[in-house]
Amino acid sequence: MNDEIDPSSTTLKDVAREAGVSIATVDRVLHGRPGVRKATVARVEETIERLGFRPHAAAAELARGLTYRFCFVMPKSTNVFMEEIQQTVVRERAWLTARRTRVDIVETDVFDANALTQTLEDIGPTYDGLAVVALDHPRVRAAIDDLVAAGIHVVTLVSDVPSSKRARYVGIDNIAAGRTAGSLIGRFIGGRKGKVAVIAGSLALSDHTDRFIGISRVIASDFPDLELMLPLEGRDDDETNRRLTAKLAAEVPDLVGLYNIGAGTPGVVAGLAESGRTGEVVFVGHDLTVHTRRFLLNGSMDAVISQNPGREARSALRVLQALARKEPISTAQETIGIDIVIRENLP
Amino acid sequence: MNDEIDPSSTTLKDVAREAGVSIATVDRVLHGRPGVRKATVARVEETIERLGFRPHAAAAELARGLTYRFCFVMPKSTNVFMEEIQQTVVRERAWLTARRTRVDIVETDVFDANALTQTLEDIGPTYDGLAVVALDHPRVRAAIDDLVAAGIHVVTLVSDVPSSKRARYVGIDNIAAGRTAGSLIGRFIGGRKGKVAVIAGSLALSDHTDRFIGISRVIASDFPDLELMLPLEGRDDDETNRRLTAKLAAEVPDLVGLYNIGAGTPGVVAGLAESGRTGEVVFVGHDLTVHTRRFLLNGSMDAVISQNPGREARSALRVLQALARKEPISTAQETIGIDIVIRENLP
DNA sequence: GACGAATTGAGTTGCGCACCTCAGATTTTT
DNA sequence: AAAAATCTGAGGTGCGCAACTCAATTCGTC
Repeated sequence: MNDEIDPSSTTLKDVAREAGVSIATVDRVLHGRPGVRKATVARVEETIERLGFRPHAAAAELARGLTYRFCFVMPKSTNVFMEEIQQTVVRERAWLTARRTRVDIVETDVFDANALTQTLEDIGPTYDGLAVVALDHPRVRAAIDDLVAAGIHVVTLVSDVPSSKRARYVGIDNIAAGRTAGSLIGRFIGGRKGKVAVIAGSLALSDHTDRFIGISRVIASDFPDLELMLPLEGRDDDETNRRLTAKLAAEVPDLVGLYNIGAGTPGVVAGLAESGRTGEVVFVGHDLTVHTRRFLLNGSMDAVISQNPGREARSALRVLQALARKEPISTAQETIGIDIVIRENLP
Repeated sequence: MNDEIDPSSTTLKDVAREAGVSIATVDRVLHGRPGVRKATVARVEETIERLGFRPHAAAAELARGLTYRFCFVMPKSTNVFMEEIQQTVVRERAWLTARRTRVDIVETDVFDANALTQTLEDIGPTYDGLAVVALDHPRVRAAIDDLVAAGIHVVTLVSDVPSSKRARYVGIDNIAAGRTAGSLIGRFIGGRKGKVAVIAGSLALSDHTDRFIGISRVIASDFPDLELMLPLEGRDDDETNRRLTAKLAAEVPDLVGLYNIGAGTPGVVAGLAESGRTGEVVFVGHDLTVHTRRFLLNGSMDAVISQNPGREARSALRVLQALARKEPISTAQETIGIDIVIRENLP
């Protein structure tokens, strides 16, 4: 297509010639190997700078002949969100394979600290890097720290273990997510007085408690006319959520807002529909799925707070690769945002 | 770190041996070169499939020795949003250079069809691919189509030329963006009756007209209590916007919502503040900048509709690279979303 | 079964770099 | 001044593939 000019095609040889040294010396400088006088190092570095030389990434990789092995440790459950992450990884496999990077997916019971710890200890050392949907538990933290100490790169995914030595957390700030949901509910209610209910999966999960903390704070500070009820636990289960919601809608006449912190949104929608209060009660939930997309379109939901699973998966992969190759990580690019989705900006 | 097992390290040689043919034949099959019997092609392909062989990307690139040259054609103006795009490109340069990809940025008057056409004709043919912030004009379209016909990959950025043969549009759906803004304004107003005003930069820009179409439609269909006023044109200028807004706020007592379609949001905020109606009038604008971020935090704005400039720049780069290398493009990854930003989910 | 055409094998070269060896040059120390 | 330590040059090898040549083999056709 265009091969007359070779952009920045300065090679090692060029640098060596320009600096008046041999290729071997440039190589020594480039890799910080010993045996070069300071003055020479400076001269070579100046030449590299002046020529704008960058080692040809493809050539370097080829010569190094390294291969990478990563693993995603994920929950067994059939959760749409987690499935999307896995599918993204699977879809990226061909591309990754061509770059001599292998990615496995291991499913385990991430809610069982012992099981998760065991998994990490068993399989961790066979990889260069791990992405873990982690439970915040002392034993899990210890397992992560051990892996990091052994030189294995670990990133937490979706759910963080903040006190651990993991290189990074790829996921959203759940307190902020809760605040966002609360603020939207408050504003959509538009001055009416009444109660706001919250349905959580389980308050043993830190992301769920974080979200509850978020909505509590924002309602308390910004919406004095609203009263936040104590959270109900529905185990992310459709049927349980349906029952809880129907009961709630029937027993609390001044219910004006509803926040489903976890999964099982179809159940909540069904419960609201039973009570005939769909649309009257402002309802915000999490995660964009085929269901929530439909609920937004037909008016059963007012907004969805979402984190893009595909983006998280790719971000985790990029971070793991960058860590393994000792390349810098672009914080801006790897920060996962809290998406607000309403009917009008559905992707 | 981990070099005992080589994930998917099947090479051309392995495939040749397994299929009982020579490396040359595998190479012929792999690149669709003629001179191989159908039966042999099938056998080789089967073997490739069975072994999960993927050509080592780094080796292939090295052997091919290709280099790529791309160019971003962008407006001259000192617009924060456009600047961010440019900065992202600049930041990615080191990485790109290591992959023998050179990216230039050319500034031109993209609002002048002749100037833009001239630029495209002049510099276009020296590149493998272009990302253009395009004006939708017949001459521009013709210039783009000519480039595409000459085998140069073209993507439109931020602003599209839908009827052209450009490979892709990297940016948001502006009608949907307008709908989103309108819907948020309507919901935040919360049942009050009144007027909603719109300030545009110039209705000669298709993205601005598109956004106006969007808000018009959603107000008409979803918020019968609101009356949308005719749009004012403020040329994206702070001072003009300030004057327009102050006049508006003074003359329209039942103003309940305000939508700034383009830039110059600080001016609008100043105008609202002068009239003492900040907070009372729901105000939504575009693009997250240092200014709009501050306005969200101090309550001068209720929401910002935003497209992430860094993400757009990287997406354009990825698309151009994929096109040049004839790799598939992941539509899901390259779709730019309409971000809703409120105080609570500020990144 | 002979002929030209189609198919296949064997081999070479080079991409740019990482990593290595070893001899020779230079500097520092004794 | 000699010995030791430190630096530097020249060169080689191989990573896996693309692209090519040329000869050898097989095929289809009459």
